Amino acid sequence: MKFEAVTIKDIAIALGLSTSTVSRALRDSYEISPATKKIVLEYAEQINYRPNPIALSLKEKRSHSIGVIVCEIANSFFSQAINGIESIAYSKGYNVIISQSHESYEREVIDLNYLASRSIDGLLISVSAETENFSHIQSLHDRGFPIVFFDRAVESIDTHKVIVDNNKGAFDATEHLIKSGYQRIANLAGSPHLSITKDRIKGYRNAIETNGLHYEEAYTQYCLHGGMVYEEVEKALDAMMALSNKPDAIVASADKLTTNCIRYFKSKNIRVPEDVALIGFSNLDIADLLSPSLSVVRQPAFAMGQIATELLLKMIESKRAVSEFENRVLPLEIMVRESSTPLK
Amino acid sequence: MKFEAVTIKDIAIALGLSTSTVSRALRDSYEISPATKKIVLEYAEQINYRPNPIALSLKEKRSHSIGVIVCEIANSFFSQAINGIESIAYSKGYNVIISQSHESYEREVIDLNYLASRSIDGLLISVSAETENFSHIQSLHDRGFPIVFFDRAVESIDTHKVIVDNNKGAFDATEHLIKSGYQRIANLAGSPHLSITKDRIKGYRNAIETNGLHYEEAYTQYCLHGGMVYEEVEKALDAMMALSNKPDAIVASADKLTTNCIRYFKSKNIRVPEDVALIGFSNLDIADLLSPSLSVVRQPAFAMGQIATELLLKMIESKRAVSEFENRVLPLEIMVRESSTPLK
DNA sequence: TTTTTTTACGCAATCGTTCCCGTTAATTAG
DNA sequence: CTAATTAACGGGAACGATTGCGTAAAAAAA
Repeated sequence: MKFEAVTIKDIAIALGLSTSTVSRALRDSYEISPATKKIVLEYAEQINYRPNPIALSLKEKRSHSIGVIVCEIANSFFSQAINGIESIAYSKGYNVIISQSHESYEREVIDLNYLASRSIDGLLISVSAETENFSHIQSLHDRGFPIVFFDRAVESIDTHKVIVDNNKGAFDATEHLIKSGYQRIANLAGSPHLSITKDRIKGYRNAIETNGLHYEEAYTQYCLHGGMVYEEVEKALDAMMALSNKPDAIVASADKLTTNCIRYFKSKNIRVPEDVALIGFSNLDIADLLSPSLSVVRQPAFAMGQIATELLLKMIESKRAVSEFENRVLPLEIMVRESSTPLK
Repeated sequence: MKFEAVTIKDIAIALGLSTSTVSRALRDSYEISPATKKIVLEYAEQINYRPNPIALSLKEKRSHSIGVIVCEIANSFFSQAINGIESIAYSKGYNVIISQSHESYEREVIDLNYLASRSIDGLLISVSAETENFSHIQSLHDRGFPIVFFDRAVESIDTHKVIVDNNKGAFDATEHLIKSGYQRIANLAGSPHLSITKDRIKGYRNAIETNGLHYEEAYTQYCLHGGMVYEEVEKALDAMMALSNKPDAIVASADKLTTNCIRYFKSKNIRVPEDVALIGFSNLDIADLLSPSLSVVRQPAFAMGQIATELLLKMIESKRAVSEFENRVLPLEIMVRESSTPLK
């Protein structure tokens, strides 16, 4: 079934004008007399004329839409970030096309190629946890395609990046646990391929050592799919809990890691914070409704989306190739609640 | 900055052929000799040629993308539904463009006009809670634009609809509370403009009366923005709780209503289920992690998204106008947990 | 060998818009 | 009153791809 819309040609024929005149009248060109403009404008309004964005795109070589690749939209952080992205994009007349990688490298490559075949003007991407090889992104970037990373950036690719101070966030979270009296603090980490994972581990380790505690290798366990796969989290926590000196507190380094950690504790009847305290990176908006309420490291997701989009649009709309790239590092917020209650 | 891609013309010039020959060679037309095909295909591969989807759209009057309007993607039900939508759309070569109404009528109208101006081939919509006047959707539908409703449908517009058996869901939830010994069951309802709200109230009331309880007007309180605005939920619950015979159980009729209900109880130190039992419509994937774990009426969100998309694509790809519309009603699932523990 | 058929390609229109050039008629300048 | 200017509009190419039609050369049939 087809949806026929009215074109400039229809107006031209109806009014006995040429398409060029109609086009100019609609764009309020000085070459058209006020009288003609009035006639055209009124008729266009009457028959509800809308310019065909596809024809415009073809002519201007711009689609006025941007692509977004995230792992999951059913994830508080990303859905909030997308809200930020949309708020800026729509206000500037851009469409947003969202793709999910579901943390799969293969899907990410497919999504990227799909979007990049010239239906989008630029790309916002937070790479999949599985991704180790970034050549698909690199080659696009090399060909001058505007790309902005947010949250999960690729170190080796030089373009705008909007990230958070993961190092400090993990440091603060860990130090908070230490100051609350916990001594054996473990780190439930995400994918080892992601720079955010490395930064968070760095902050975690630094806090441990700065505060005179012993850094224990086995206290850091990775989950390749960033908590998406429960079994991975289960395995990681089993490994920690099997240690002779098992942890008395955990820093969980991602949204899904945090919730699956809670799920694990619940299934094993491990009490929080009595048996193990917990603080997690999370943007869950009901973290305060859990019992115990959840201490979190919260990312400014909405702002990240906004800033990333502003940078991307600036890059898209700049006349010449951009070579100076910004690296925005936003602060994290720690919200202390019951799950990390100080030891008596 | 501009991203120049290679066109069929580039190939034609480089190979000393005409664009038609190249086009036919790429589409494997019988009119082209195997030798020429080989040359073209290899060269195209070498310079990484991708057909320009915008040019194709202009020619075929189809953009191969569908629009989705939901109130919020940061809502478990909708993000799961979108996953279902994407899974079908991508597998059939369609793009998905998502817009959020944030439960605002005004935004919905803007989003609709934006999407409809021929950049999309069809629309999946779950109307905003605020929307009372549906003429913007109606007029689009009248002009033959393919539209499929999911979850929140508009009764007066005759097109495909994918909904759930809200009546039965509310009936079952309410009856479950009754069978668990609760007697004064209230209904925290969503927007009075939505048909799902009416159906859920119908089911609720039917369960009350079928089971020989007294139906009390004041036990049903509406929230115009479906729980998005905490103050509305607070006001509704305040009204219920101020009653002399205040409720001993609540059926919350939407995702955000349910979570904000929990937030209210927590802030007022009302214990669940001891003071008030609770069962809510919710697709929250951590409902089991709350304490008490939350009894829910769960919607098959993913499947709804899939079915709605299949119906939409069928409508888009059908040669002639569709006049027989389907009304798919999916079953709801009740998951009983601690928040509606039977009274002793 | 001549005629017919087939093969393999090119030309040009089309989709909806914009925009660079004309071109006519009216206006102004000289 | 003639020449130069300008106002107001139309013609047509372009964006990238597809496709109906025309046509040269080669192959097959007569």
